[in-house]
Amino acid sequence: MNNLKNLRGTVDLLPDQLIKWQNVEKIIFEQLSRASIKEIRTPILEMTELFIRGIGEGTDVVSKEMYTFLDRGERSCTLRPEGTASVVRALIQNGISSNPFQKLWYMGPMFRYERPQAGRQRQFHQLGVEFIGYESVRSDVEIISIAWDILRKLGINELNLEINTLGDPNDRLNFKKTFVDWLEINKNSLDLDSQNRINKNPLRVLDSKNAQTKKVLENAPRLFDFMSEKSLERFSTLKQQLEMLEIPYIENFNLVRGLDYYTHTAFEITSGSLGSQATVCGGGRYDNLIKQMGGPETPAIGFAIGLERLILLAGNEHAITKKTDIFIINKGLHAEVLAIKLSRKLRNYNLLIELDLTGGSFSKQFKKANKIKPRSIIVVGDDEAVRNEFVIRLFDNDTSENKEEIISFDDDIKIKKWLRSNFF
RNA sequence: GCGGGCGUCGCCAAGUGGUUAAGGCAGCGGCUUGUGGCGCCGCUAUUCGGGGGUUCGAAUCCCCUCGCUCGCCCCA
Repeated sequence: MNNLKNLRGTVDLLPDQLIKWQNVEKIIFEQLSRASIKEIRTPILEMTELFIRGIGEGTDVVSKEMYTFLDRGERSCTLRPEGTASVVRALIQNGISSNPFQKLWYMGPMFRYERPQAGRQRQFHQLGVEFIGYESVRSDVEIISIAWDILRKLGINELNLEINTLGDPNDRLNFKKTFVDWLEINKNSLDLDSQNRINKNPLRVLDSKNAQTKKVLENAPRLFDFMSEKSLERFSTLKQQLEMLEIPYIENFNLVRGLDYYTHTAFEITSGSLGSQATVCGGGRYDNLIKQMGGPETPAIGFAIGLERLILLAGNEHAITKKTDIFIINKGLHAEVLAIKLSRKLRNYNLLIELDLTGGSFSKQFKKANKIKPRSIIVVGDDEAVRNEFVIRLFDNDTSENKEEIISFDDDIKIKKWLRSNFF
């Protein structure tokens, strides 16, 4: 056994699997471009500082899941654990004030150092969408509907949309004080993790999965009760609009989300068929992040979809391979050159051509063709090639009768005619 | 970081202390140098994730270690 292996939590995506990925991506790209959302690409490697400041020091992602190392210049670098911080950095750096309204998407690998399990890897892929500069409720609704529609368009049903509001920073500050006091009083009834979070990141205690803690929390003060009039109104407008669009949602007041930058709307889309890692999409509004990172005050909202989980959910109808149209068998000096010329010519007809490159015997190549089962085959041998001709034969799997024709390489009219009657 | 399950060829596997480690799929070669699907024949693990130990003898027993996998935490 070779001891060179991929790193834990990383996977090789092999050609057969990538067919599904590519088909799914194609549908996603179409949806995005129809919504006038433009692509942005940022480096996967950034200064560590970016994520500490952007995501928040107390978060799980930053405190224990980052791939961080020193480069040769002793700079602390980190493989991006998520996309928003980088996008925001890029926008500020490239002059956001000259273009304050932007709808953007990105897709690519993200890295988090965790124990791998079903639906979780150390290198995984996300599609992210960010609406920059928009603060209206309908930008929330629009972006949620885009996430929802992508999933639906892929044929994924039985999804749950969970929503919550985190209010504005003021609401949260007021709540936090009261909540921390309450947590301190009830500290002994909480699980250990939650106890540790009291000082680090008290809001995260809210979505503890610990049964005991959950029960204790039933009597805790609610963030909702500390919301300003304005925040509450915003949330109810959001719900109202979702209802009018017939996008079903569930209110989940414990939905806090792991990253510090969220304000107001937070949402997740989950699926029951993903096992314990149920979230396929997570997002929310981050009205203060851009300013906090040194840009002008700019409201924004975004989400990210986990591609691996999406692929898990998407049906196998997306995994259908395109069939080879023509397989070109060739042997002999003249034949091999003519075969290459032919494959170049035929690819211009938007056909899927495979040229045999093994140089094996004719019967070998036929056996190979038979395995691939192309719609037809072309045979070029030296006998034909010296006359600048080739044999094209319909590859009928059912009957033993073959429709065969000898065509001259330069006879484009005849080639077109043959292709038209057999392919189009 | 903490639990449970599992590691025999590229894949699926038999073997649970005793001569050369079954079999199937895939792959390669041949029967058949210029013409396909079937069939037949042959080849493909000095070694059972790795290391150490017990034993006359280990894939099989013991110890350690690595990896995979599922779950906890948290997220995509």
